[in-house]
Amino acid sequence: MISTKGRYAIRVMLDLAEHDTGTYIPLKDIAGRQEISKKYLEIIVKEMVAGGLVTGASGKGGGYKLCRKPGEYTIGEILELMEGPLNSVVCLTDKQYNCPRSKTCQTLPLWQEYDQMVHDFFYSKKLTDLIT
Amino acid sequence: MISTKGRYAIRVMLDLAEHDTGTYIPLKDIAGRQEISKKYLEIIVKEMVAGGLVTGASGKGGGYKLCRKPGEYTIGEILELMEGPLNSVVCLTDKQYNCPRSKTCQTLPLWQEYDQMVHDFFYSKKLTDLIT
DNA sequence: CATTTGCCTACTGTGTCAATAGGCAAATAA
DNA sequence: TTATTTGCCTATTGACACAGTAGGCAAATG
Repeated sequence: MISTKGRYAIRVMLDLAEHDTGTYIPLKDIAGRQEISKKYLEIIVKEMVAGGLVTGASGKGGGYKLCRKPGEYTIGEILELMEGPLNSVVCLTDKQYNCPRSKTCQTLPLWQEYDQMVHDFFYSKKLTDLIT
Repeated sequence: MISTKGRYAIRVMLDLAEHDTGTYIPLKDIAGRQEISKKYLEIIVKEMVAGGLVTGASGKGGGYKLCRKPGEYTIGEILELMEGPLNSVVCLTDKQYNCPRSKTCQTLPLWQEYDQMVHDFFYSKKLTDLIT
């Protein structure tokens, strides 16, 4: 299940893309338009800044804006930043796990094929693809 | 993330398919081969019985066996029984949710397309496809 | 009748999700 | 300079799911 973090992050990105004026956009405005608690969005946007998706500026006239052009973001990178690795099973997420059954596991190839499909899907979608 | 319930269920099904002797197979044997706690497997197999995947028999000579031929099971139905609906977002799982934004939501089509892909993937895989 | 095997209820520790709350720091407009 | 706007920081919370563990009862067979 994709959590609110990932879903809200995409909506914030879309909001920023559609209301781009060259200046910073206050989080209050985004929260209002998207009908999401501003306080909760703060947590999410903080991670987006840390991940290099957006930049923030404090003080009057401050807010957030995209770092790149909307077409240069993939949905995959946004989701992966917010949700962690897009893997279906622990065996493939945690390299340290080193499952002793991996050599003979009959189900591992299934998860690998699935993960590959999911990865390809989300990384082939650009942010601009969602703007109608 | 697919939880252990779903993953273990598939492994139990595979184990039953590969060790089919026409008789019931004790859970102890499955737990031993799969290296999974028998106590935990009890919980999982109970749900599999309730869902019509396998049948159980008590007493000496008892155990579990498949209800149908291995080729008549899809991975999708096993996963959906154990994990619940294979949906990416709450908006699509919970009909009662009835999101007020659904009409104009820019991200909903993405989740719908994704869910369709995931559904098709898992329901096109049969249990026998995992047996090499 | 003893052993095997499934079936039932209950409990538990750990972690994540989805927020909320309150205050501090920075930057600008008046 | 000062008031206002806005982002940034730490802490806390309630609900819930995950991944089991524990103990005992019931049924069936050799």
